[in-house]
Amino acid sequence: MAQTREIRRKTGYHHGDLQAQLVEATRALVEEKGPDGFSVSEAARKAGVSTAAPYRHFKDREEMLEAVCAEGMRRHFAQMNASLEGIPRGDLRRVEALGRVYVGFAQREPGVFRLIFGSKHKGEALDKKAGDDVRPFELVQEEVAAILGRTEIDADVMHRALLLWTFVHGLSFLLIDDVASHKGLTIDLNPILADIGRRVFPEVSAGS
Amino acid sequence: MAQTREIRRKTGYHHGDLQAQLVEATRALVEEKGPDGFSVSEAARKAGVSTAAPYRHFKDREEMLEAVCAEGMRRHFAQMNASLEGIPRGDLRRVEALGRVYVGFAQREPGVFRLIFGSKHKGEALDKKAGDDVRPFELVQEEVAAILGRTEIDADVMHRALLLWTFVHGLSFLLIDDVASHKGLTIDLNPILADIGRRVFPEVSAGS
DNA sequence: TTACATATGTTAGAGTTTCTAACTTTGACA
DNA sequence: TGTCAAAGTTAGAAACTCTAACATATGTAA
Repeated sequence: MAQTREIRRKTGYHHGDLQAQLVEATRALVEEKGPDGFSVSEAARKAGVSTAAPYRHFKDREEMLEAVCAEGMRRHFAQMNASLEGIPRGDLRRVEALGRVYVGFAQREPGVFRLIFGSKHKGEALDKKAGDDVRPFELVQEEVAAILGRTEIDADVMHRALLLWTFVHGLSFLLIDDVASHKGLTIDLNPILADIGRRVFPEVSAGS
Repeated sequence: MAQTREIRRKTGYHHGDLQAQLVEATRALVEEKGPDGFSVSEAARKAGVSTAAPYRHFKDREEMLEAVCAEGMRRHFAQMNASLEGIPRGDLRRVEALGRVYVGFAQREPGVFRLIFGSKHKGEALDKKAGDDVRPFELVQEEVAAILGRTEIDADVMHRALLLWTFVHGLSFLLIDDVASHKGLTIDLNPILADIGRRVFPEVSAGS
């Protein structure tokens, strides 16, 4: 029974797990050559099948990239959740941790990050594909509310959450494009995140 | 004499101004179909020449896109400069105006904006291609220094300029990806820019 | 004015890519 | 055990990038 699911690969013909392996090959290629350097043919070769095989699992090239997006978004969200571990609720360091993970993901996987954001993929459809429980922005909102000692997501909470998101989003792009370094700037992640926390929550961080 | 430069087009063979027209065709296509939807062939057709003609003016596809980048960066920078017109030096509204133009460019030309930033083009080489006088970040730094009443670009000035840049950069991406609207968020540009101004320059905007 | 070099077009074509069609193999299950 | 659907295959059309070889205009120098 475990066998039926796991060990059916390599009969010579039927592959066993091609869909997942194609997603992984696509992810690797996107990372290696950038989102537009990717080709279906190359992913197929990487997975050891004919160039037509992917079309049994994906409508077209675009759908393969969307699968990588969805998988990336789930991973991204999981990392965000994990980063909160061990920091008490309501602590400013929780949003700093979220920011660190957000930017860190962009740095570790710039190709996927750009695929998820810098593109024409309709956001709504992608959100659905990633899963209903993947809601990074709502996570930030909850943390903001907790820091302010509120239970409701009011307009002020949403506004501050948007400021934080906008900021780490921009920072991610600047870092992966390496746009700052050759302008004589060094971007030091931790201090800058702490500074943003202070500016977005001045009433909380008065004494530090 | 004016003739020699201007009206030499349409001899049937020699086109007269193909290079510039190809850049414009490429720009339009990038805007229409996104940076990866662009094809050299289509740009050639749009300009009314054979599909091989572009290669007389550009090494390859990539170089055509770079030309569009460089031209876009010059336009972007020109708009930033123009936006300062009529606002007294040292006024907070000057950096707000810069931010408005930055985001506005992204909204009016999302394709070119993404081409300039969200891509693997080596920033340094592109900066050079755009021209030595195109220095948007230095412009922001000068404005920040003026607001603080300083003449020197010290570490604090650079830090605040980076905050501003990061923020409008992130805001631009969120807006053109329309990532906010379907999360129940409306982004109102002017108020949010004013708010950022206050948070980055708390000592200047104490009384407002 | 003519002649030539050069810049800037053209056509032809090789190699790659996306995607479809038609055929083949395999595994599941009635 | 026989049949069907799922998931492979090969073949090929249409598009794209880029090169090579050829053609034509333009500007300059004799």
